[in-house]
Amino acid sequence: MTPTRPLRADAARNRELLLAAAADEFAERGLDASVADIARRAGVGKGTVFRHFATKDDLLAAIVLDRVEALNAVGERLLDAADPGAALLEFLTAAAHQRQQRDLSFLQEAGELSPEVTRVRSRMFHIVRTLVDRAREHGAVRADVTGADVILLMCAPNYVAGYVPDAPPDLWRRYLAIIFDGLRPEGAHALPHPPPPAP
Amino acid sequence: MTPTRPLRADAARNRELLLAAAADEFAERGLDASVADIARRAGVGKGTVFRHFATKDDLLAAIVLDRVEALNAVGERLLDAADPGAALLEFLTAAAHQRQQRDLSFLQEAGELSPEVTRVRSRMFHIVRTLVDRAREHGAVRADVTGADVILLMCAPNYVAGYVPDAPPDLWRRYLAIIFDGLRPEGAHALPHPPPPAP
Amino acid sequence: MTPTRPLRADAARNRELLLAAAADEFAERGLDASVADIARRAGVGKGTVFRHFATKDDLLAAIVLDRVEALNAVGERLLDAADPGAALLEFLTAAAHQRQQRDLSFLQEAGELSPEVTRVRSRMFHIVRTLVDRAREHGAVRADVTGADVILLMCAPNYVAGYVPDAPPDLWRRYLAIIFDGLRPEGAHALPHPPPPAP
Amino acid sequence: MTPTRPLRADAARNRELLLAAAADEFAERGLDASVADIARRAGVGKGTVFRHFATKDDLLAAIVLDRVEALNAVGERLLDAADPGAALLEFLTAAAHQRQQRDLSFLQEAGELSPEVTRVRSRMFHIVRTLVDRAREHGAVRADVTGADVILLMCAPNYVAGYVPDAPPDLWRRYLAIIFDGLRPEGAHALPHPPPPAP
DNA sequence: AATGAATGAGGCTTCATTCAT
DNA sequence: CATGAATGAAGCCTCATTCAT
Repeated sequence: MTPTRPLRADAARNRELLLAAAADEFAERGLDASVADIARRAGVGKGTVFRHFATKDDLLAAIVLDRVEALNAVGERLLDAADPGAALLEFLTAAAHQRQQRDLSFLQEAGELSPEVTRVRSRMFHIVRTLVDRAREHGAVRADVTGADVILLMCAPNYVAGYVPDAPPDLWRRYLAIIFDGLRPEGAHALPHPPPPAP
Repeated sequence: MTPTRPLRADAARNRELLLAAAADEFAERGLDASVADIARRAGVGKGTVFRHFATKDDLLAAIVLDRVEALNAVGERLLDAADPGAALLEFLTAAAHQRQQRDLSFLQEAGELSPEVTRVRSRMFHIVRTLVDRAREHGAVRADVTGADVILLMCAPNYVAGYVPDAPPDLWRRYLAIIFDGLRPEGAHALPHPPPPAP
Repeated sequence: MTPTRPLRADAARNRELLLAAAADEFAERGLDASVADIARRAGVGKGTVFRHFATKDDLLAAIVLDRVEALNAVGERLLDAADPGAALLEFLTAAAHQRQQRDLSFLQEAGELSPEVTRVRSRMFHIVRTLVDRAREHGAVRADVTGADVILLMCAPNYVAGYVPDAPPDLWRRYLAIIFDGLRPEGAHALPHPPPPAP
Repeated sequence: MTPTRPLRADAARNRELLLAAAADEFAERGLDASVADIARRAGVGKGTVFRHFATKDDLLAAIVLDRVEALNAVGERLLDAADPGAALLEFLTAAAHQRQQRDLSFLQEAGELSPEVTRVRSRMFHIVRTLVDRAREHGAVRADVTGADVILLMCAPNYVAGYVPDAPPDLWRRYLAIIFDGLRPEGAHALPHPPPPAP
């Protein structure tokens, strides 16, 4: 957006170190990991964190932005896949694969983060809706399920697996499979509540 | 349980006010809602919180204990229901009905809380396993799903619904229905990951 | 002073219980023993403490008053003893025998406590001065030592013994003996500093 | 000792300011002077205290360490003095000169503070015992007095002088002289209680 | 008169953020 | 630019004191 001149090489490197360290720290300690710990993990001074990200929330926003953009890249590629059902499952798998569990608050705290995040998030929502619509048309997803439903359910596999103390890293695949089976037309029972509006 | 004499009328009332206020506050703000806010919401002084619950963690433990015990009462009643599939669904409905959104970490952080919590939680796990086993025997639940799976999935409907900004209070029913459909034998696809050990 | 009607029998009993419990608690825990602990030790409710003593400081003052009055009774009896040197030593022994160590702040925080305490304390100072004067006249105490000196040195034996972790209860006698030897005329060296004014 | 790089100039200055302010505050208010007051007295923010000393106790330990080490330096120098009696008196004078009145609990609460404090304190005890032994051999100190006795009596002059409201700063010299006279062989009376064990 | 529940000021400590070096 | 020292708001908890029961 702002035409920022490219960062000096070492500064760019520090930025990446910080994003990685912060992502790890948030994943391990939850959203209130301390900036000091993040700085230490990145091997830089505390002040450097604030040179790159004016605020702890900005740092979080940057992480979320990265993640959502990466996910969108996957999604774009799947938009015109031959098998829409498989495409949706692949997208959800990719999403869960960025297993950032609890700190993946990129759905919830909407609007709190940066405008950029809001933008890419909207894009992601649009992608999911499209993938779901196509899958539904192909009979791969039950008729009464909407894109909004899938957006909401998207994080559940990680959330669920997060409760297991020393979970194997791929446990979420099990719960994604169960939930995805719940989205299929076979054996579907009528849903007792109307869907929420599109986010 | 402990032979404490019954609380004075006003003290008992404050205790309930506090439990309710704390549950609300935890639900809204997450686990690090401040004791001051809880006290304010309950309309009592900060010190009163500590008279009733020596520690913030004790307060959390008391909430969890209440909830789990209430849930266990429901579960006990359902253990020998005529229709085991319906019984399991009813139990999960009751569990979600205590709409303790995402922060109700009564499954996680096991052992951190009081021994009583550990006890009632174990009891709850046992109940769920029994309900699942009976439902599976009746063909109401797919063969490859375990009690541990259901225990983990139990909170997902609330978690998922919690992401909707001003969600209708019963939205969770929709996601419970979808997830429960995923647990049924009809249209089940093989699961890509083995189940976790029983908690 | 105030013509307080005599306390009811049980109230009087509680008052004594409280004074004893408080003295013990102060002796063990220092000046910031908690009122709650004192009440518990006395076997009464916390409110009862404040019915008898409007303030924690008032409670302390009452203890000090008791102690100083008891000490004064001893002192009065010794004022015209046949052997003034022995009389002074006996007084100091009695004083140290009320070994309340650190909490015996009846010298220091003067004026903070009640007017009654100030009064009996003055009386005590007068007694000590008299005992010292007589002892000096008899050659039992060196010429350059004043009553004020002895008043100040009076608490030192307990203070000193208080540093020994599990001191035998009479250890202070050893240090009183050493200090008293320092007050004797034999082997006295000139003092490098003038005495302080009488308190 | 620990190979910490030297502090930045301003940080080092603040550290000294804090040590001085804390020593003063502890001396005036006793051991529970508040960290906030210490910070205010040092002219720094509350947080700065904790940057330098992780804990209030660490701050206390640092003060004690400084004092005891300084004292040990004096003591070492006196260990082989020509006149052992004068050497002991000089050591006690130096000790009292660090007029850290009654609250300087550097003798008491042993082991609570850091291992370093324990170490230098042990060293100090050893020094005192050596000085006393040599003085006793030279006939400068009575036969029945031990090093442990002197260690205990060491703080008494300050303690005693501390009771005088606006004491002249050197008043402790008077009481050190009196107590030291009590340690001399001339005019010594038999002690009524055995000495405590060496600390 | 006794009890113990309620209160809120104040204590220690953490941490995001600012700023001098 | 990077560093880490300084800051102060906020959090949890304790405790003297007041007050309803």
